[in-house]
Amino acid sequence: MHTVPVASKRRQEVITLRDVAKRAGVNVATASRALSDDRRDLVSDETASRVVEAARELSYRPNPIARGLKTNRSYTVGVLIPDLTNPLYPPIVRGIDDALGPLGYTPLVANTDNDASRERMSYDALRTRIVDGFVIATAFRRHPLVDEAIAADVPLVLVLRNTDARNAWAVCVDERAGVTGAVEHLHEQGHRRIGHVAGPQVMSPAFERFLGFTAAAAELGIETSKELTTFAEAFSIAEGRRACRELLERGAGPTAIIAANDLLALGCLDALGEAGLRCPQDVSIIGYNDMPFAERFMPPLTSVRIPGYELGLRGASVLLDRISGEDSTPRTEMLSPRLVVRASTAPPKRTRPAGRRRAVAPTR
Amino acid sequence: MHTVPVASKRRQEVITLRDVAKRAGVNVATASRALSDDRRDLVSDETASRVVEAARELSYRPNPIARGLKTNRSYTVGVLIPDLTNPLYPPIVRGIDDALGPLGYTPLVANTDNDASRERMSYDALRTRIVDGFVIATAFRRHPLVDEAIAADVPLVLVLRNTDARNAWAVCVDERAGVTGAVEHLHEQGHRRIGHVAGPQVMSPAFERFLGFTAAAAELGIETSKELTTFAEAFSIAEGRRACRELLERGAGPTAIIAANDLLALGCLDALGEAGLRCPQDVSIIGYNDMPFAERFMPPLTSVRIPGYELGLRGASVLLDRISGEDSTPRTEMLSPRLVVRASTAPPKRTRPAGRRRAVAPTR
DNA sequence: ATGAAAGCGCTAACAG
DNA sequence: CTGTTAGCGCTTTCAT
Repeated sequence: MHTVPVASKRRQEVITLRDVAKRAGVNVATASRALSDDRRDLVSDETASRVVEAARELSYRPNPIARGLKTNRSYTVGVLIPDLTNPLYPPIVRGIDDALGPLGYTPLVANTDNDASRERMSYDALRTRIVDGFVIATAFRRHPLVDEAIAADVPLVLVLRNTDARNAWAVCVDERAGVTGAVEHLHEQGHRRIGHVAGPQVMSPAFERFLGFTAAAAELGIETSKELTTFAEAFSIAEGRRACRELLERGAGPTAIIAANDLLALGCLDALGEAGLRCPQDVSIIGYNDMPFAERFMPPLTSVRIPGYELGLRGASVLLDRISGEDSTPRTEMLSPRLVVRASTAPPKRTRPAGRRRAVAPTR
Repeated sequence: MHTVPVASKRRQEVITLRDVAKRAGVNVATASRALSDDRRDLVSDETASRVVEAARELSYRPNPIARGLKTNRSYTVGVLIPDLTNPLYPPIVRGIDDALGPLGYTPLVANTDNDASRERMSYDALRTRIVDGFVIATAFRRHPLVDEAIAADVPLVLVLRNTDARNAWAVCVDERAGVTGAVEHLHEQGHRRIGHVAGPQVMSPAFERFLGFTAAAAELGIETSKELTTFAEAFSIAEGRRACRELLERGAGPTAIIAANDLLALGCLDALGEAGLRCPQDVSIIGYNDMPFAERFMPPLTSVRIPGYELGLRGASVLLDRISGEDSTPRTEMLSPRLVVRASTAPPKRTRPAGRRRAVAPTR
């Protein structure tokens, strides 16, 4: 005794355009026209409504696979995300989702793990599925895959990654403005010796933030000796801690530190604690990204907020423009970040907090 | 002067099976067989390797769209997620991803916003795209869409949601074990009056945790009067705060509280602070889910960790088994959570912390 | 073991 | 306006 094979069970339920056409008493081509948005006017109103009616009655669902085979369009777009478990990305994906859905597009999201070979595999798998384009949220400044895709004229938009490629489409964040805001905030509070725990310079945002820091400090006439910047080799708590420790050991005595990202900031907090320094009393800290629950940390973290959702929304929207050919000149959109002030920043004490230069007497 | 239309530009690059066949000097049918895993043996080794060689030389990529049209399979599975920005879900998606990828399946992830109509739309959109099955991570105990899909025999597996539906496939967490662990931990530390801030009972995990709490307390002979449980109407900080405030105002004087989720626990912390109580000195708190950075909160939160990644991994894997027909009897897998002890729990003081019953003298 | 031919469900080109 | 006729790229009979 055998059960009915699944295939045959499904088969009988599928309503095809042919069924609709038959019921409406027209040819499949006519039915196809009546049901399509941009070809409806090739059909008389009377027939069209009869077809639509028939489709409704049969609760017909067009098969996008078949359509795609013919039109070479799939109404899907590939989304390459370095790491979905990084709280930075879900809002971006959400934005992409929200921009795509209403227009009948479906995102195919792939985690690349920040790993070139995994990324390549995902990219190939998606191209093979005939996605109409890509939203790529990789942060690397040099990126062969992206270069190749751009050269091959694959419709794509870069998100969260500044680029100077002449023919790249991108939606990114004005990192320099973000850092400038952070530096100005500290400056207004009276800080004059501001350190920077920079991120890995192979990543576009890290690089931009470093440049921004240097520029902003110079602008405000703040000392920016090399002594005051250290580089983390990854956006991680451990690296933030290491880099901050290095910064403190140099004895340059920063009264505030801008970290290139919240995880680095968390690491800085750890390093400060180990050195017996308190935040914000001894040293102020500013993070970057304003990750969820930053307000719950010890102390609540001042951070530069990135408009993740809007980034995704705009990115997908730009891609759609490009795919539909409405817009054909490469463009880069720049969104503005915003400083969210919390308790990890405060005016500096009058004395030098860290090591050396104990010459100055404490003021009371 | 016109630029070349995109369509024609793409066209020329696409290598089709016909090209491979031509180059290998065989018929497309033969080429198709040679390239397919389960039909290769219908072809002589000699021809097969010639075809494979030709495919490699042309770097041929089969078009899954065309294949799907014929086979009525798409090698995609729909993934319904309530909210990707909730840190609970990314690991699950990641797990699903990792289980699917190696087998050539692609997940189509849709955010449902915990909203029935959005969910319906996503579901329809995905079915229409001929997904081979669904992984559904909704938490609601009653769920018409799921019932309908199960009735329609759509291959699906529920993840993170216990169910007693006879023919449902599911991978879920042993919530009762999780709560029991939490209660036992508190009991061992000497707590005897343990409160519970329960989650919305329409959600399966919230409901299970509540049942688990009652059962575990009874088992250990701990008082479980209704007085010691309050219900939050959502898994949010605000509701946790409200429910905890309510609990404290009753004056039952719990020395510890188990919250049905970390956000509720955070709300409890807030309510405690407002009431002038300290955690863990006056009242211990245990959360649930062990969300990222729970160790960074004030105080670092003791929490029950859910194996999100494994949940996704197993869920997708079970779905694949089911799709391929390898396994045809509905089954539910149960994964175990694990208590992560941090600083929000400590032995109770000897005195009653909250209001009433001041009769007992402080011991020193 | 291989080829020829017929579609999968749809859209596009061409007639009428 | 509408019907006829070809396919899109692939798999699957059915012959051979």
